[in-house]
Amino acid sequence: MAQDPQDLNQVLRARREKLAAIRGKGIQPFAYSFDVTATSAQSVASFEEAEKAGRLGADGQGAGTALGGRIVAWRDMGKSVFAHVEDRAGRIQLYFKKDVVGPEAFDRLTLLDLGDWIGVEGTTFRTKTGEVTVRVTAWALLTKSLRPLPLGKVETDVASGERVIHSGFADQEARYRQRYADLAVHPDVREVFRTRARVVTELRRFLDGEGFLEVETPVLQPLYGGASAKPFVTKHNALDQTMYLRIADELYLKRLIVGGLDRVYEMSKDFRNEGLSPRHNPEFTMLEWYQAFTDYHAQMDLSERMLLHVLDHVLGRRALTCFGHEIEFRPPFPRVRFMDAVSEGLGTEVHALDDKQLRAHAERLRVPDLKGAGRGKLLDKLFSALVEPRLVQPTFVIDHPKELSPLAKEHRGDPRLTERFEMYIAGTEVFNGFSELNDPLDQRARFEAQAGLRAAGDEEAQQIDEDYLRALEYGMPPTGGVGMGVDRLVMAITNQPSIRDVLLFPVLRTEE
RNA sequence: GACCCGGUAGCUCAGCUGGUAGAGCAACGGACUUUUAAUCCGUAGGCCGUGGGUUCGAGACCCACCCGGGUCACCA
Repeated sequence: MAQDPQDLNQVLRARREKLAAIRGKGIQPFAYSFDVTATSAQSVASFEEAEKAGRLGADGQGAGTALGGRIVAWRDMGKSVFAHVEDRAGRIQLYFKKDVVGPEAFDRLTLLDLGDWIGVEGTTFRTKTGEVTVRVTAWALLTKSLRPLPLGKVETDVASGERVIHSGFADQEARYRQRYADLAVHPDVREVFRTRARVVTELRRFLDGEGFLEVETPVLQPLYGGASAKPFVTKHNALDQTMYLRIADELYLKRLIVGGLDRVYEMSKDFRNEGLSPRHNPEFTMLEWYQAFTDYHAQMDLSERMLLHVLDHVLGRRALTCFGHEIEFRPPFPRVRFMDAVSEGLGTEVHALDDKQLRAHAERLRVPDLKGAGRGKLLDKLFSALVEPRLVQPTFVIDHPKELSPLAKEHRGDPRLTERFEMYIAGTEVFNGFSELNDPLDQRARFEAQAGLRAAGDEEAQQIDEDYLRALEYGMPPTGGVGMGVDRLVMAITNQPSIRDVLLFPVLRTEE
């Protein structure tokens, strides 16, 4: 970053010159605090209240207010200035009049720029164009901005009343890298993250209300497991030991069920060393919960209730537009069996096909990357190609093949299947749960089958976790468990097509 | 990892079959005491992603690389 004034472009240089001029007048350009009495929205609301009650002052003045905000628009009229400042509650117009603030304070306005933080005191009134505005009696610079924000001009369309942004900050790379600037100039981006916070709060509130205990399990693990994925590898120096960043919470949470903490959940980051995409960030937020004495049927009901709880409390409605689809959440969501769905997509009964025939179908459908795929992977790929895109309305897919689900309990009615479900919204898997496998001998056999796949070159196959098997030998009660991709749920609720748009700081390659 | 598209002023973008780098906004100077993308007059602002090549001449054409976006693949 260039610090020599000679190297700065004229825009940056002009701001530093103003900074020097401000200091030259004995003004501290980076203030320590400001006593705010109201937000922009509160100031407007209390004016409108007084107006409605006929309590306005002689010349139409509302109550006094003191607020702080960032200057986002500036219209200099000579001996009066109109500006807008933005705070956490919105934006409000300021009116500086030379007669009112006094000549000295008025002339000092020339030292301000878009992006500066200021504090103002004044009284509210309504301009002849109808906008509630602060007539400023005194103002103070709170923070001088030395770098111009990429603010767009905002116009309110007279016909529709909608705000139109005329030029702005459109470079996606710059927006992700400089999220602070993106947030500063895009109120709608701030709103996405407010919504995200409300979703997270409601998820916790729901589970807490159901008697779950929130716990924290290791992120740094000597052995990773609980999902099929490649891990990040690191090293603990003092122990001289390889550690992995967790790819799932599952195996630790189920150890807690063994220990008698029989309703637990954890919401936290998982890490998977895989490619980036609009749906994948190497670190992402997962919510997992486990509830003793329940099976996957109970967990589908719970998942459904949880989703509706979040929608009711965050959006206040059970319908939304997501990626161009109108989605309605009307319980109970349809449940379709995995094998039935694939059979229907394929037009033939899948159970009747051997691996070779399955592969032939997959090749015919040009399903990519088939080499080394066993029966489970073939079925999974066929499902992804044939069924997944069609699952627009919330739908449970249930009873997955055993090969795909090494931690799920065998289906009580069909040994080829497991008691598992995935809930899809807008073609995306959001929930994944099952009746947890609690037979330590069966679990060992499944781990061994995974080890076989691993030896055959499947880098994502799971490893044998002896400590987890020891825990199961002590006895885990029948348990239903679910994992949910929090980022994806937020994507659906906020209608953001890329996971990067719901992560404040998505992973990017290092700058320069 | 593969393919497609892109990188030009602080921001958003234009730049024709190769011929001395442009606009709007922002900035700077000036006018204007109820404006709404305020307006008007004037000024300044560029390693055209990086490195090579072709050419009398490259922002443009060729090669390599860097960075990003999108699509696919893997997963959630």
